[in-house]
Parts: sequence; C-alpha cells; structure tokens
Amino acid sequence: MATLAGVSPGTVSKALNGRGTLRPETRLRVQQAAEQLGFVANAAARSLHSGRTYTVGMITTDSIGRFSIPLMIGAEDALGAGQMSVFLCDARDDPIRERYYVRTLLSRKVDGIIVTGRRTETRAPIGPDLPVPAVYAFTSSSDPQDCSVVPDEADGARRAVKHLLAIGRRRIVHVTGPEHHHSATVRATAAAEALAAEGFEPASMTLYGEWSEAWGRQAAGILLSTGAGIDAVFCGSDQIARGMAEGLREAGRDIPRDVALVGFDNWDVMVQGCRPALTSVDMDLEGIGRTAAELLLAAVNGDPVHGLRALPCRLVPRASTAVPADPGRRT
Amino acid sequence: MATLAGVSPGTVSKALNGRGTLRPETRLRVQQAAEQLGFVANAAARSLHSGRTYTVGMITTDSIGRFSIPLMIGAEDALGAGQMSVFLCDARDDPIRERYYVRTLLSRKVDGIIVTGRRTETRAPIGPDLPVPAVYAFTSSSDPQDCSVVPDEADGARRAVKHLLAIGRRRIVHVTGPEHHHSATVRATAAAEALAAEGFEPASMTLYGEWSEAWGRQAAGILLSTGAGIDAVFCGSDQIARGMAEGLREAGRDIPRDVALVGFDNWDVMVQGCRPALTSVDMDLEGIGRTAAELLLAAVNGDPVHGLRALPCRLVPRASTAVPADPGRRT
DNA sequence: GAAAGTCAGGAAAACGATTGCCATGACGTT
DNA sequence: AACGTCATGGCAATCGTTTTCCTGACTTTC
Repeated sequence: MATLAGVSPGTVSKALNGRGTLRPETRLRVQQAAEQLGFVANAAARSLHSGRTYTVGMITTDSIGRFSIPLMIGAEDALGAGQMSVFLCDARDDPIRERYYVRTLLSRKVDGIIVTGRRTETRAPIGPDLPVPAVYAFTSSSDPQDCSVVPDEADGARRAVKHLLAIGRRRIVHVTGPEHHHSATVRATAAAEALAAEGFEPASMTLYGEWSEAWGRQAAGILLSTGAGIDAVFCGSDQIARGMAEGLREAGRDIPRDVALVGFDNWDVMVQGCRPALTSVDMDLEGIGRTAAELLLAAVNGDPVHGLRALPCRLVPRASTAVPADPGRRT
Repeated sequence: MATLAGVSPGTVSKALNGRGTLRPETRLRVQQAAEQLGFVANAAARSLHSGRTYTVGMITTDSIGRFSIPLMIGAEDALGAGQMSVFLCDARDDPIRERYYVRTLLSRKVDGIIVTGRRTETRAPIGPDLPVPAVYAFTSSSDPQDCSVVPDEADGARRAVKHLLAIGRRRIVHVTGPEHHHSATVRATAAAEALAAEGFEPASMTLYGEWSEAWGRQAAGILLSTGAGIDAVFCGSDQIARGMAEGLREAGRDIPRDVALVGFDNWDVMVQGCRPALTSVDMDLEGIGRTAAELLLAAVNGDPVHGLRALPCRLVPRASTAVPADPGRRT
C-alpha cells in the first residue's frame, strides 16, 4: 500500500485519517491508491494502538427469541449508526456458557456488553469487577448499581385497563400466564390497582394459566360458565388473547360489542391473525434495545448511568376494542 | 502480568499456550498468576501476529426475522463450538448498507462471511474478489462458483403431497403465496409434479394469494364454493394453513376427517395454535445454518466447496393429517 | 545573500502477543 | 578439570497502524 502511493506507512495513515499536514495532492494520491487496492485499515492493529475496538458484545441469556430480536435490532441500530460492530452470543440460559462468552468478549476487548433475555425478571450480574461497562436490556441486574433498561409492564397494564374503562367497560377480567412468572404477577397487580384507582372492582379473580392460545380458549370457557357477565378481558399475552377471542366467538359472543379484548406484546402475527384484529400493549422492545445501546455508549465514553430505567409502554388500539359499549363515553 | 509471575512476556505466552520448553513449576506459576489477575490474551494483538481472527461476519440481507434467526442459531452453534465469534450485521435489504458492512467486516479481518436472508431466492454476490470465503445460507448467490446452502423446497412439497397420498387423499389442492414469489412457484410446481408422478391430477388449479391467515380463510371459502369435493389441502405456509383450518372448520368441515391439511415452515406458534395441530414441512433452518458454518470453516481451512447445496426437508405429522380417510391405507 | 520560518513527509517508538534464536547455568562425561 | 550437552527462559523481531518528533527543502525577509 505504502509503496504503491510512494509514501511511508505513516503518511498513509495521515492521508486516510485526515491527520497531519499533507499536500492535498499527496492525500489524494494515497486515497486513490487505497481505493484501487481496496485497502482498509486493519482494525486489530488500530485497536491495539488506540485501546478501543469499537465493538460491543451482546449476550442473550436465552435462545434468541421473539423478545430478544427486536432488542437486538434496536441496539444494533443505535450502535451501527456509530460505526460499532456487535458480537452476538447466545448463552442459552447456561451460566457456564455465559461465563465462557464473557471471557471471550473480554479477550476481544469489547468496549462494552449488552445483556438481554427473554424474561423481564431480575438476574444475577454477568460478572463482578468487569473491566468494561455492561447494560442489561429487558432483563435487569440484581445489583442496583448496574444499569438496566426494562419495559414498564405495570404501565402497560394500566394503559390497557384505562383504555377499557375509557370505552365504557366496567366488568373487566384479567387472564394471564403462570402465577410464578414475574411478568404475569406484575401485570396482574398493576391491572387490579388501576381498576381500584378508578373505583372499580375486577369482575372476577385474575385467571392464571399458561402463555398459550389453548389456555386462552380454556379461560374463555371458564368465564362463560361462571356467568360473570364480563364485558372486557385484558389478557397477559397476545396468544392468550387470541385463544380467548376464538373461545368467545365460538360461544356466540361478539368482539368487541359483547366483550372487548386487549392483549399484550403487540406481536404482529397474533394481533393480525386474531379476529377481530387485536388491541394490544406494545413494550417497544426496539426502543429498549436502542436506549440500552445509547446508555452503553455513554458509559463507554465516561458517563455511566446507574440503576433501573423503566420505559413506558404504548397501547395500540385495533378492532377488538373499537366499539364503545356506552355511546356516551367514546374514546 | 509478566512481572507478577516474575518472568518475561515471552515466557508468559509459552506458559499459557503450552509452547516452548518450560519447567512445569514455572508454567504453573504463570497460570496461577493469570488466573489471579483474570488475564486473557488480547485477541487483537494475537490476531495481528497470526493473521487469523477466529471471527466470522454474518450478514442478513433482510431485517432479522423468523427465518434468519434459526439460521443464526445453527451457525453460531457450529462456530461457537470451534471458539469463533460472530459479528452480526443487519443490512435491511439496502445494498449501500450491505457494502458498508462488508467493508467493515473486511477491515475487522473476519475469517469468513455468512450471508443469510428471508427469501430463498437467488441474489447478487456480496462482492467480487473477496479476500475471505463467503457462504450463502437460505438465499443463494447468483454466481454458481459461490457456495450456497438452501432448503430443498421442492423436496418439502413432494413430501407433503406423498404424505397426503399415503393417508389416502386423492383430491388435493395447493394454496400458497403470491405467484411472483420464488418459494410459492417452486413449491407449487413440485407439488403438481409429485401428484402427476403418482398418476393423479390436482383437484383444482393452485390458488395463489398472500402469505397470510386472511388469505387462507378466503381460499377456504373459494374452495368450498366451487364444490370441488376436496379431501386435502397443502398450504404454502403455516399461516395460510391456519386460516384455511379456521375457514373449513367454520363451514362445518372436520379436519382431518373431511379435509386433511399440511402447512409449510413448521412454525411452532402456528402449528400449535392451529386446531387441530398442524402437520407441516420443516426446512430445518438450524441445519442449514450449521451446514453453512461448517462449509465456511472448511473454506477458511483451505477446503472450499463450490456450488449450491440443497438440504432435504422433513415432514412433521400432527393431528391435521392423523386420520386416514381410507382405513386400508394407513400411514 | 544569509538567517529565519514553513511545510511536507520520513523515521521510529509504541500497542500486546508470539516465536525463533540465543545465552546462561547446571549437569554429565572423559 | 575441561569440555559438551541439555534444560530453561530471556531477547528481540514481527504483525499493521498511529503518532510524535524531526529533518530537509523551500520560501520569505531584511
């Protein structure tokens, strides 16, 4: 490279990076030679000198899934714009594998690490005394000094309930996943509190089950048989909501006229496949990924942020809540 | 590091890498010091000397989606076992962005590049005269000299048809996505040929539409209204099949007794959410990703493989084809 | 016409690990 | 006792780039 342009390596560096004082002519000659050879500076050599690699590691604790992907897209978005590359590591919920990946990432001298997962639950930090900053996205670290970015699931549940109240529904039930699941209890509690705050009681106890369509259908049967006179169901996931929609429809209930329905996750195939199209709570996973990446960059640049940051959810209204029961209280 | 163990840097290297002739005692001392300091060799410095980075780039031409992820998991699996790390790049179908990513990957001196996408269609090579090997997974390169690993979609379609014939169905229809979509036509053609090969005619023309549940429901209506006396439907995707199942069920048809149903993709949420559970064709995306990674490693190690490699599909039977119409010809 | 000042670009050290070669010292052998 | 041999581990070059310092040539000015 240096020989083709007839200059020294040092001059090549200056020419391509816009440093030093060079004749415009020389600079151009070097640039053209680089172009011709398809020359790109060796990142390893560069980082050896600068101490920065412009690289971050991304560890998913769980097999890359529906939640992790939008997070990654968001993060890659925020980082890619800043010329950084992402090392993808799938730790598969295996602590050994995770430690191994952390080691690898550290040996590659990543500038920082983003930790994501499938659950919003708190998890143990990826390691004590890391030489680089780490940010937890979607999951949060059990160390309050760590930086975590999570969805405000309680906020999402409140939005769902308020939306149902706003369209005039009063007899609202919450059907969700297993009681031992963090998200299920957080959402259920927030939903109950939101109802209570407006002076209403839940139409029945929260129904805990699984995160599946089958449970949604089953729960529909339970609700119909108890004759509770439900006029709205807030489901803990879009899959449950979809099963619920099927169960209610097959029992002759009209959605949203007889029963309004709100899901959670705003998962495209579910909300679109549902009949009618499903109103749902969106956790803005891309936004969480983006925010996490931005906070990581800030930490890398010397402005670390500590503690938990909960991002608000967004309610996406669709046909399943489109007709107000009480014409006097339109949305 | 060297000072803690009281030896020279060269000796540290020898001790940790098992090279040179050292006293076992010295080796141990160095290893313990490394352990104590959490010392891991700087990968950049190492690769500078060795010329290898033990890193591969992975470019998805399309936003990371349902197809790309299993591919990545498979690839990461095959590579991770060999101590390699993966750079994830999402080119979002933007050629400019893609070229930029290729440049970045080359500057990072990746040992090789895997190119994946959402469609099985042929695409232009990521670049001429790459200094490192590239393997195309799921998509294929238009240059026949390039190495591509794709699912054998025709094989999948044949398996679906043969399965339906094996359970005694004779009046089979194919309902699939848009006619301009490569996968749709390949699968449709193969299905028709498989039928013809066994001496049967399709019960009606292939119905082209969209890759959606709504189209599946609509197609069910079309089939029922034409009164074609269908006894099986092979759908080009699980989403179409699920819509079809709903449409048929609501018209009073029993699946699989009246009409057997086969989908394509074996997408868990769809095949499980479908009632009854959907028999589907699995393209073994993880296997494709794994194979691609293995071929890439082979190329990196000097054994390049050229040309297209099509991996067979797998039929996963479930309830939607569980009851043979003709007791005499059980599966 | 000579001293001072400018400017372009080369020389070399540094980054951190690897590795071939060499120096040192402890033995054994004659 | 002198020499040879082997084990051990240090030295220094190397990888490719950046960056600091410095030199040499040219211009300017009195």
